[in-house]
Amino acid sequence: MMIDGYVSQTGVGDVDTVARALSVMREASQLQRLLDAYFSSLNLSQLKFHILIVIDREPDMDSLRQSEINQRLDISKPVLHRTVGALLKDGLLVRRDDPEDSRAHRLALTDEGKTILAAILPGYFETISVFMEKQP
Amino acid sequence: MMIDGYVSQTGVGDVDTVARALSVMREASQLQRLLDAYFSSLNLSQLKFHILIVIDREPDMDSLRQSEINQRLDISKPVLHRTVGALLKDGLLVRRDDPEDSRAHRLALTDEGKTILAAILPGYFETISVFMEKQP
DNA sequence: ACTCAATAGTTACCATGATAACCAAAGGAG
DNA sequence: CTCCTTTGGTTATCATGGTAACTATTGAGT
Repeated sequence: MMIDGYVSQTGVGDVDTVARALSVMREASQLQRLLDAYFSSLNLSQLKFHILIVIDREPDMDSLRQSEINQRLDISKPVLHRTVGALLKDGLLVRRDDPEDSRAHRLALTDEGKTILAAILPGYFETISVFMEKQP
Repeated sequence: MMIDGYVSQTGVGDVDTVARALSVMREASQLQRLLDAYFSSLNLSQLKFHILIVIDREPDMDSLRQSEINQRLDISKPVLHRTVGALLKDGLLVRRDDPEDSRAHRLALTDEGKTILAAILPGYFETISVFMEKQP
């Protein structure tokens, strides 16, 4: 890339390391786009998918609080709030009051949510696998 | 990650490949955040930085059309338009009419733009180098 | 019991990416 | 020259990320 020429000028860091970092970022953003395209073709997004996954994968529980999802997903509270709202509206999640904390709610997958999650997974891994095969 | 368990269920792709892809995406997004933080502390952004770089690095010319920047940067026209507007407002770029095409304009770095670009580069490579050293 | 910090969730607003649709100028085909 | 497509740029609108600031409840310390 055109940036490499700068490294020697600045004297900071090592050209190959910086080039590798830029390459990793480029590769990752390409895959991100492929996945975004896959999800948006199904009226979903990566975040919606991760929310469904993290609830589905929870051992011993079939529901999580918003705050628990927050801890697992590294996303801000407002974004999670908004996205959970969309999933509720689309009928993939249900929300019940938490019996132990009147501030909180518990979020669980609906049958439709489970069905859609199961239907999405093969294409998700397929997309990743196909992309990775093309990489050097 | 919690996703790995799904791969064997779906039978698509190879666990290690998918895990590696997820790891690359995670690593890249962490570095992206570091760079975003670095740039925003200087009232810049990665895109603004790339725009300055791509003009500065142009051989034989000290200015580019918006459309030429577009070809080099893989960004949508409206986003480029908006961001170039911010750089003009901040005095890092100047815009002149293109003598060969009355629809177009030529964008060039101001002295301040050149100064800021030079001041930013060491921290940019430093940020990348430090991050990469921490990676396994 | 009372006070106060921490936590769960929400709202308002900003940043930065995209698409669709548009105008004006350029440029080729006839 | 005229028509029509392409190109350069702009506007409007949406999607998805963030922070700051707010309410309401919980819970710990006195």
